[in-house]
Amino acid sequence: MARALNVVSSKSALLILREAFYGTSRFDDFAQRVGISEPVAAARLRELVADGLLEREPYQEPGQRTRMEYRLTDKGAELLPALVALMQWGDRWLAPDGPPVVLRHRGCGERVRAELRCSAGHATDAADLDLALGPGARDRDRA
Amino acid sequence: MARALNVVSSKSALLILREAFYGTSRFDDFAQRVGISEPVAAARLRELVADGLLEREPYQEPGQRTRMEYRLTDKGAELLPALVALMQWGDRWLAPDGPPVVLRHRGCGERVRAELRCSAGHATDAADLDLALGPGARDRDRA
DNA sequence: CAGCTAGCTTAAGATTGCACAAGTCAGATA
DNA sequence: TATCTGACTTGTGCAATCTTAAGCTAGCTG
Repeated sequence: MARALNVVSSKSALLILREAFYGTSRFDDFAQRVGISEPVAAARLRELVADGLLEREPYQEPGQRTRMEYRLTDKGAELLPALVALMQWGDRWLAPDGPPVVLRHRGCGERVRAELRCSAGHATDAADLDLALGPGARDRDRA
Repeated sequence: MARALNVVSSKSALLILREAFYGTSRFDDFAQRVGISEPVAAARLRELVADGLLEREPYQEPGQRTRMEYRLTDKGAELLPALVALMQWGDRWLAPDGPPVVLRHRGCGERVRAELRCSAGHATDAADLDLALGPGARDRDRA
């Protein structure tokens, strides 16, 4: 997780990813919707592309000059559960007026939530969790 | 979500919460295991207590002097899905040796994962999501 | 009562992140 | 040819975050 945080360390990186999920793909839109200055948007987008979370591709609409488009890669798209979990927590504890954005399952129309579940399908919370060291544990973790 | 990020904005705040989930409760342990200096540990712990994610309580073991204990509140504990989702992503994309820590469901012993699911129980991914504005949306969101 | 330990605080300096203002450059439009 | 726009870069300066080093206090131990 420490490594994950090195990639998405700064607040603006996560906000940019959120916008990417919302469908934003152009430079100026990122800067404006996230509410950050252009230099910061440029720097974050460059980092996210370098880390493989976004792809930068030129595209062209008919009669328009070539533009740049930022699209989520698979690696970026798999952060969605983490972002949804964060939003959900923010909605629960920090949004007195209710959630600003609601996610629904296309087709069935029900609300979508992030949740913990074991492979057997049991919903799980903090009290039901056991921790064990995995194969990637370093020696200092074994204390 | 922006508000959520204001609370857990800094990397060290999330790392401290992770340690709290792992069971750490004492000042020096936080500083050492998170790998941050004491002044930063003090500052972050103070902020997390002020934001209501941790509780600071004196406790006493027999024959010992009074110590301070930091425990997760409900508000803090509900960040668990977000942290698990982040860990999972880090394990998947950034941990060549496999996950350093594995979560299992107490009792059934199966691996625990964070996932998106709609109220009807359907597993969901980015392609199946619809976004809608909720009651807390501000005017600028309605563009 | 001297020393040790847990849990801090203070001080000084480096690094990072950000905003604001301005400039650059390429290609479509007039 | 002159202008406009999208997508940036450069320069400046402030504020937050971090590290290192040192000190401080309450209460247990020798």
